[in-house]
Amino acid sequence: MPELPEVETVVRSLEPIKNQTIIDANVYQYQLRVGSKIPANFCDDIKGTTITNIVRIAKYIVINLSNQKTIIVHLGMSGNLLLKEQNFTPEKHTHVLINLTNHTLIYNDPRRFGLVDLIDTNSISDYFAKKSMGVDALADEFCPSYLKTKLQGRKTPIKIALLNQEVVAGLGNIYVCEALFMAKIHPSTPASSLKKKDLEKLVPIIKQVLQKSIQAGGTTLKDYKSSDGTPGYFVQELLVYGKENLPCPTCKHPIEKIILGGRSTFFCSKCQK
DNA sequence: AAGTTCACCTGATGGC
DNA sequence: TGCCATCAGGTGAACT
Repeated sequence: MPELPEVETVVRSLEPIKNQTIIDANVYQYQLRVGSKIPANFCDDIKGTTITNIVRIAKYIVINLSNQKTIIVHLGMSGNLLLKEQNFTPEKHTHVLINLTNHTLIYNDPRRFGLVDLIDTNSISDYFAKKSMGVDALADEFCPSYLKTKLQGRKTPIKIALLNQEVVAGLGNIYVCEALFMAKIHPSTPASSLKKKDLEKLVPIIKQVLQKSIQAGGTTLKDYKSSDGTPGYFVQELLVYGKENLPCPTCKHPIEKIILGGRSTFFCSKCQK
């Protein structure tokens, strides 16, 4: 579900719970993503603490607590963090419920591809270093020369390389399709064969499409919503994602769909060479 | 070892 | 109405 713009939107929408105290918490389903369980002491360890800050790291939501612990949330494909009225009754896929001073924060995730973790705040950098993620797609360090280096020697299609979080962090299927279309780059192009000129075009376009989506509150295809329940309106601005057989917005040639790395890939074979 | 494929899980949708 | 196949904003393990 959520790529960088959706996660960023959620983080911003959680502003109201900053400085609120955690009254208590409940976990209804410890087993989420394979190989990742919510720590058994999660509820005990966060009870009575105050939320000091909430930030986004790549597609992760990072919630700092006053006791030097930090909650990590990844939304997977179908996860939501939602702010509800107090005494909210958990729903079928509510896995975590946190009662705060003035709200109840819940984590819903039907497919359970997401992740909720609790770590020591001073180990955050280690935690993410282990994932060997690339720089954030919106960071200044994400520049054409950085991308050039990262694509060095990669014969895999550029579409797949950009989905790889070790190359650049934050992109997902929607925005890679959109950015490659806007940059007129064929998704199957071997990553290392892109020229300096291509990358100088592509990088700003990636940032631009992400920023524009954040302004629209992200893209809601199905499950995604902000923590106040509102959907993302960038879906209305999508140019190629999900547009198979519809006319290309530039040349009217039908948009095609191919599978790359097991993911649907939408593009215009006339515009993207 | 880079490049693929597949599994994880639930729900929605469409064809028959 | 029901049953089956297919597909979905992600990730990482297990293949070649």
